[in-house]
Amino acid sequence: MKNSDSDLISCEKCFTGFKYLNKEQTDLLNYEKSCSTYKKGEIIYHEGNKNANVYCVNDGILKLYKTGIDGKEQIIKFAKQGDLIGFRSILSNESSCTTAKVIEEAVLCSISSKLFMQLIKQNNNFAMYLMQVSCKELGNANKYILDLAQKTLRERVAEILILLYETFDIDDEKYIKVSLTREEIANMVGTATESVIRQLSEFKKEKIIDLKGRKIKVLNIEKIKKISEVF
Amino acid sequence: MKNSDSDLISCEKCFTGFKYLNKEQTDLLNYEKSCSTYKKGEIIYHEGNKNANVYCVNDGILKLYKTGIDGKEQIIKFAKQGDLIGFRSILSNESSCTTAKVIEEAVLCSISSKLFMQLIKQNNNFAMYLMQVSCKELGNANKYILDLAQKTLRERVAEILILLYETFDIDDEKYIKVSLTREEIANMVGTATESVIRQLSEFKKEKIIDLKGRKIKVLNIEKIKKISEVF
DNA sequence: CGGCTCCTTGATCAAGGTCAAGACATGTGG
DNA sequence: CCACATGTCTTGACCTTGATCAAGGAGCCG
Repeated sequence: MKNSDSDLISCEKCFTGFKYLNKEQTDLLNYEKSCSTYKKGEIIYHEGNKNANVYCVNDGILKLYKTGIDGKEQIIKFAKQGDLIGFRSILSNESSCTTAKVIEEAVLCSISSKLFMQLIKQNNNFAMYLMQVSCKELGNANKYILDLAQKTLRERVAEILILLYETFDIDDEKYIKVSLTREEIANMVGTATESVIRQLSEFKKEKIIDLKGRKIKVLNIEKIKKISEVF
Repeated sequence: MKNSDSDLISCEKCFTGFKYLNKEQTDLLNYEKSCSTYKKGEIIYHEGNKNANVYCVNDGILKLYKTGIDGKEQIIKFAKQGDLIGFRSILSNESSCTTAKVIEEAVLCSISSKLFMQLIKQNNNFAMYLMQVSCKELGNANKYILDLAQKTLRERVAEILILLYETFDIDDEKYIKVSLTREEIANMVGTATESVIRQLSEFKKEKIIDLKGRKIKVLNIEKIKKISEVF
């Protein structure tokens, strides 16, 4: 973690919800927050710990995961520019239910839970927006429960490809701009690494995707959507 | 659905969060809400529809589920006295992500989304409490994602037995006070009906539980916890 | 070059899903 | 009161999906 000059980074890019803050609150936020760069592999907070801060993501990519059997990670979601992380446990007054780890060098601004709570209590629109964010996440989680319980491996891999495609940009050659190990993909799908590899190879054989090392190019998004939408 | 006299039912029992309302707000709520009795099998709201109301549960039991492949239900949670249902979609401004169905004759009070939102905007403590409720639910959902992805059938059935044991009271003979079909249990665990039956029989053989028709008695809660806690 | 880590493929196996049949309970109409 | 229908529960047999194990390949770095 490298400290940089807080004043240089504006948090408007970090978390969309900050647009609801008034001038005075924005100034306070910019004065109090502290922004830093985090290297790949750094852990921002640990599952089971009480969070002292929330973090908004100015740049980079993080994975939020829970640790299960034999340390196997279950990735719950990714965070990228515009996302706020670490707020769930503060709002519910519990310890954190996930670990946040950097997978692509990230610039994060940390905001103390005290200031965060103060802003919520002062500003109703900000609070309402946060409510919306957490309820949307709850909806996504419920959807994922159904998927895990009822969909086949093939359908779930397709689902995750769509998620990646819609979450991350594509580069000049149309490859999805995120570099995940096969194991990480397996930890999203909820399966074994080998199974993901086999399924990706199959999709490649079917000309639905193209693979170049870790980079994935979606060739036929319609077909992938059809595979994943079995209900 | 049978209308009853609204004034006779106080919503303090229905949803714990209403204790944060002041006198004036409580009066308004009692004046505007409408309470009714719903028979087993009645549907309160449907997945995919926009909710016009939230409901607090004064009595009875409901299941909230998503519908998947071939109409197979995935039960997301139960609602009983003290729970508020239908608020997620209103707060996130989406359509409902679950269907709510009565499984034991229920008394519900319906509150218009307009009034509900008004109370939230007026009353910060009430809003904060709701935020807490939705963030706790998000934590539970994340936990269930891990369970589904990594635990075996045996572990998940044990998990659900604990949930039932802790959610519902027990009767004089110590049987859990809820009557679920084997299919409904399977729809919580995320498996086939036959698999749940086999696992329950096995637990019975191991003297961990006792079965009398649909009624389940927990004989050894410690052992069940041990089975479910593999991490 | 040797030693990493990650990726890929093949072979094998077991967990649990599916199908089929019968048991049991409950309700209905004759 | 019986005959029948309906719905749920249970068990056995079988089969598929995907997990596990093992081995080799590719890429990268000190």
